[in-house]
Amino acid sequence: MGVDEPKKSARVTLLDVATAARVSTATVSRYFNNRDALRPETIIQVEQAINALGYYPDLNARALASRRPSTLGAIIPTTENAIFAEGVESMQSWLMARDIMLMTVSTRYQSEVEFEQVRRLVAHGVGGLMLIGNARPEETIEFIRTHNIPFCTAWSFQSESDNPQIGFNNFAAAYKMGERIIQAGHTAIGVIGGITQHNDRATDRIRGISQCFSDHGFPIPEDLIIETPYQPEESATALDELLTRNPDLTVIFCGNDVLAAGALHRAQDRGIDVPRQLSITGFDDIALAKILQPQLTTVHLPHRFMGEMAAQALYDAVINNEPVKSLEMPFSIRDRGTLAVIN
Amino acid sequence: MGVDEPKKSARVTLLDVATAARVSTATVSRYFNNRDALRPETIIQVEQAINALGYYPDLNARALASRRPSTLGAIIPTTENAIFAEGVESMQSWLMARDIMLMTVSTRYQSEVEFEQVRRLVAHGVGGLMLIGNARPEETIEFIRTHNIPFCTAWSFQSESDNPQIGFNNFAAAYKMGERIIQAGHTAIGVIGGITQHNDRATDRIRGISQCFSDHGFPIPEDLIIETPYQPEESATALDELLTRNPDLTVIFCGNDVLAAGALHRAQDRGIDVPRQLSITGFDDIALAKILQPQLTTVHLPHRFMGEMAAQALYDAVINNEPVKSLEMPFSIRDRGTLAVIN
DNA sequence: AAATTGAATGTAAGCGATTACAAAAGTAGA
DNA sequence: TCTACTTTTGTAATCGCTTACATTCAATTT
Repeated sequence: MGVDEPKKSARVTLLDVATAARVSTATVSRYFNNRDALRPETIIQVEQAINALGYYPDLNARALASRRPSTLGAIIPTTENAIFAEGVESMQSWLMARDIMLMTVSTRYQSEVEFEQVRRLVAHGVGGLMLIGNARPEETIEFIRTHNIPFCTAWSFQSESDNPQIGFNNFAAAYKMGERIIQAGHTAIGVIGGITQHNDRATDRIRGISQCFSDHGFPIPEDLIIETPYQPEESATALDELLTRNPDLTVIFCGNDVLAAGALHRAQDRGIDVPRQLSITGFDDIALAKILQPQLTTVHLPHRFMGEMAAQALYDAVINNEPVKSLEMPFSIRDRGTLAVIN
Repeated sequence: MGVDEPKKSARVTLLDVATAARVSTATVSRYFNNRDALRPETIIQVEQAINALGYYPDLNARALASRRPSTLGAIIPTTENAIFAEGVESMQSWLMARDIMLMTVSTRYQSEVEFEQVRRLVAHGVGGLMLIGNARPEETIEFIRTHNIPFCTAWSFQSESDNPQIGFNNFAAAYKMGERIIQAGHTAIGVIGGITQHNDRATDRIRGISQCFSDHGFPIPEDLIIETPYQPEESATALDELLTRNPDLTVIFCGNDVLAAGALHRAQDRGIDVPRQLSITGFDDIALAKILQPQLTTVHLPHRFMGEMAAQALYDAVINNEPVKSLEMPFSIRDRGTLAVIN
């Protein structure tokens, strides 16, 4: 064996490239960060060395030296719900194309762990942070602000919040769905919503539908509004409960599609014809909504697009030092098969 | 204003802590990595300084200096399918507890981008890598091996592969489902599978069911096996096609639950009673399977557990320098409402 | 031809940690 | 009290990169 064989798997460094290309490390660095400053011949030399050695930069070292982060963080409630999974997936691919990596963690709806996750992500050097919704202890945002980390909240847009937000107005969307329901002739409504504690989206949706029905002269009795975890089984149980409390309900407004699916499933199990005997509406328009039979009437939201916008906002903030600008996303009602017109 | 106020938001560093605690940086570093080597009083001093300054370590700098990675990477086909989303979510939380961050990216089933993503993750310094399945160009694994990065593949376990694998035997699972179907009295079967190109799981599932039916004397005609993307609409179309080719089919084996949902939906749309007139089986047992009406008979797989095992295997490999050991996971059939017994 | 200028490159000091190795401080034993 | 260890702490090099500043060199200007 030769004496000076390269070490087993020692990383190829900038210095190795520089040596091979007979230039300084600064020059190689410029090749990546400021190519215009280099003579064409130099560029070629460096390029050859890079290819010959199979070099690729150590992005963490780069971030350390340049004080420019190479990662962003996102904290979502769960990947189980496709809306967030898809959202971060599009963030991720948008960012990837720009050479930054997204670190995603989920709280599993345990809001008390969010702060800890923020700390961790910050320790891991994320240059920006996306959180879901605006409901959280002040200290969290304070911490982020103190550390001067650009952030935005998403999937919620509340005029009363002063967070930078890339989201939609859950209240208004629910209100709008309420109008549809009323237009269709319903007045006896039951509501199955998500747990509102620490969840502004769940809260706003319930507020929206309630307000709407009040405004139209059909205030919803408190006991016809049930909060449950976002699980189909829970929703099924809630439906039973609702129907016990008032067997004459003609429509169930659900806080999201998963709840709607659970309610639909239970209704069908009980031999209730949906929508003929009972209408059910969803929220989010996840893929599931079109798989159900009948297909779900629900609120459509541009989840992927929202993810992209959030990525972009954060990117601009981190890389171009712009302030994060809020963005209100549109929503629309998808009229499908679970809301019947009655009279 | 004071003269030497701390800079606006300059990071609090080890040195700051050391200065405040009147010790050297080495000592503070030991506080984190080798606390036993410190006198109790020293520990207290350092602790106080840390709390006073709100210090937390820069994990990237640590990884750089210690040559010990603080991140792992996972590349999955898509987060849209809950099986992967849940899998990486459990990986992530398992690792988080051990101070390692998981970087997840998805290929969106464009297998040709996987290699590029591997490069990127490696550049970002991941200490280990999880990939889905074994079907990929050799150069990918070669690249990973060259760079001496521990890795494993998951969601697939093939005795013929020499990758470290944390997965299950798709062939055997499909075969087993085939036996169930035959036991139930079916012989006229149609198959809707995923695209097999670059997908060993889709391939093995189709091979499994085919082999099973051959072994039992009912070889499946080629034209009754259709490959489609994992989309409900595609599957719906495939069902139509299958029924055109042979109106007497009594059962449809689907390559996953999403395909099964699409087929079920279409069957119901056509007024076919499932399972009375047509049985349908799924694969994966995602949450959807229990929401459908009737509930799906499918192959149950421990996705979350598998994710955890993968995380653990990688962790041991990266941190404890052990080789990654393969692990074959169990599967089972969940008999629910879409497979009827006929005679 | 000397002086001026601008472009291309190099030198070396960081970025925020870890960790050999060296030095200092305790602890015992004689 | 002195020596010989054992603990505890400090010094400084290092990880792989970026970048301010210095230097070199060639093209212009005078």
